[in-house]
Amino acid sequence: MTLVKIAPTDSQRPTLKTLAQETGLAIATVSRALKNAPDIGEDTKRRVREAAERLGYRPNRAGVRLRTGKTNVIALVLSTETDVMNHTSRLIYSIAAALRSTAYHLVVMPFFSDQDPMEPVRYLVETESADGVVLNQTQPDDPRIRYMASRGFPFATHGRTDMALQHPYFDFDNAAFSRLGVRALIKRGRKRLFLLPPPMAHNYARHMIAGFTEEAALQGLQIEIASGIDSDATASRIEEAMRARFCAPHAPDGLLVGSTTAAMAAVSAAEQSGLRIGGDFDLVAKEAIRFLHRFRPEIIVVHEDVNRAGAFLAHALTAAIEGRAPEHGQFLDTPTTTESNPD
Amino acid sequence: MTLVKIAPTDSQRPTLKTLAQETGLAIATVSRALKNAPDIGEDTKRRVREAAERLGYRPNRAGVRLRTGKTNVIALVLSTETDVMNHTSRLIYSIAAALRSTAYHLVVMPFFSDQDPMEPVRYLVETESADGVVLNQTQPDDPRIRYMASRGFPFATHGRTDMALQHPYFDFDNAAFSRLGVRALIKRGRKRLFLLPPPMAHNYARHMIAGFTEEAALQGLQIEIASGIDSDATASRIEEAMRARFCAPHAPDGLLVGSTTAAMAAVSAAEQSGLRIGGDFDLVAKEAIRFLHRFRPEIIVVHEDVNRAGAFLAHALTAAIEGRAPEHGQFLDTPTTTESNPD
DNA sequence: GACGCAGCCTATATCGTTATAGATTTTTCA
DNA sequence: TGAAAAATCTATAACGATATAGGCTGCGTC
Repeated sequence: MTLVKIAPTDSQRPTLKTLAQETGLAIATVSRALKNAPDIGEDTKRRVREAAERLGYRPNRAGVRLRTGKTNVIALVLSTETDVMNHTSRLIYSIAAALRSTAYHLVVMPFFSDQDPMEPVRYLVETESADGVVLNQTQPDDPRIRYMASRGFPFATHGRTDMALQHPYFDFDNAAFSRLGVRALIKRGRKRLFLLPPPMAHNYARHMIAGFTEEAALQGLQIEIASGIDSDATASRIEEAMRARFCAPHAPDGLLVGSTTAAMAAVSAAEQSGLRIGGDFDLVAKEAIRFLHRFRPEIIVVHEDVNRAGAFLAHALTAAIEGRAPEHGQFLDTPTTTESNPD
Repeated sequence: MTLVKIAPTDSQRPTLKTLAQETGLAIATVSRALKNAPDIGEDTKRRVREAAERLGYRPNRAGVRLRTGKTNVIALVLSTETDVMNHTSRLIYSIAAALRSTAYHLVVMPFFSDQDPMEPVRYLVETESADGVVLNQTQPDDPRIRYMASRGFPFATHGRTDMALQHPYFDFDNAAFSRLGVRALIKRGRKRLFLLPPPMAHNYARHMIAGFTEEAALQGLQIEIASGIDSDATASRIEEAMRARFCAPHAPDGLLVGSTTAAMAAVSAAEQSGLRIGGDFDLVAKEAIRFLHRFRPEIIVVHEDVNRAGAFLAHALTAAIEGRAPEHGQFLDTPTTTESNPD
């Protein structure tokens, strides 16, 4: 087969030199005019801008980057290995969408469980391959964040930490989610509540657990928190674990789970054990997409808007990079309603 | 003789200049040594490589890009607006994963329905912001592909076209999917087959329809193809359309759909109409993730491996960029088995 | 011993941009 | 009127890499 080859670089893409020739000015003048420098005359600026417009001038990113160090790149560092249908794709998409009208490109850097989580971050900082980084799945004490902060490298995170550091973040209020869920379950008369939490390494797992235990204590309820399994495990592992739990004594009648996959697996397990949702038990699930209602309309759903997170993080990070004070540097998205079909 | 030097101001990352000072060679020599040029002595090369290794030298991407035009970027142009849980995130992820061990970064460029599909492609080619592009959702006659081919710009596509052009692609054999599905439905005694196809603008919709009609004709069956609705529509719109169809005369008893969302919506609609899957009708669905079996185990699933597509496209494209002949430039992934629980 | 010829290395220009210092013109004002 | 002060603009040198042309050895050959 014939291979597609790189085109000979005889492209007529205009540079500052082209504009200089066109306007009869020096390259430096053209550069400064486009930057709206104070020591360039108004009509010169107009003339230059007009020529730039007419020729479709776009600054060469490599030139800018080499000279100034500015990459015009935002890097998104993701651990997407376990992701099936939750946050990841929405986050990528919403960040890229928010960057569409800016000069920034989005670079996606996945990292893998066989790898030091520091590696991508270190690479980005050391090689100065990005102007800023977005991280997700923050840990209570996160070495990646510690590193970037110590290097003064701009970043924003999806999720908070317990570290005493001020940086842009967007977090879903998982404690509020738990409280909301517990109250919804209580309203349906559920008494034996059960939480399937995210992996404890992630900070938001602690928030979810805290909200769960607090609210249950307030209502004087006994609770149980799954151990040895988390909501990021594979569906079949969750199914197995939940089946075992349902068959054991004092099976729970009110479930709280943090992901779509976990919800599906839990319902499967329950039904295999002869339990009916809405009858024998109820389930509250958090999901980033709107899916579970189509699976079992009886599921009580709390929606997490990841699109909003991406847009927020993109804005906050670019603001931080450019030294603009972001309107709101940090945001806690507190859910207030559950979505469920009335019975 | 040579003194062991302390790395000068270790905050600065090493450049060719650093290596030149370190080895006592000229910058050009260092550059050529690292490129393994034939006119550099063996022990000089060794000395340079050792110094590069020791100081952790990594070429500055901006410098390379400015001088050579090589960006070391692969751009993925995506229309992800309708995507909820199908290909997109897997594609991003698998391409990024395959590029991990290379010098390439993955840049994600989404595009929107309010936008000319040519815009991102034109931007990339004109500004030379990438060494190659991956496209998905190919059309039978795709102007984006025509454009890139005419400019000699390297690209690879997820999906084929009907154009007489040789370029790297990975495609799922949707005609084979249809044939497989039709046979599975016939085996279950279904007689009134119904296809909910993808949008006709996408080339693979035609393959799916062709396989469907061919196999049905071979078996002497009557068929029906949904019109006015496609499998990329929102779940609620699909649900509505299918509900209407189920209530009308001669309701189908064998369904073939091309996406997870469509399958869920179709089952919902059927059940709302009092029809039971496995009893009153059967459903064959194609999905990129393994989800539907947890929804309704009765669904007959054909799995499409998007991870494989991403890995393939990444390899084929980098090979094309670098002028290496790819082992296999084009690949048609033909499904051979359905996944269903035995009844 | 001069010539040619590998073999190995270096000097220089260049990609497109911007920071800096300096050059030129115009204006201001004593 | 002339000198200082603005107001504009330009020349130059980088940023880090590589392509190109050329320079310096030392060796073999006649």
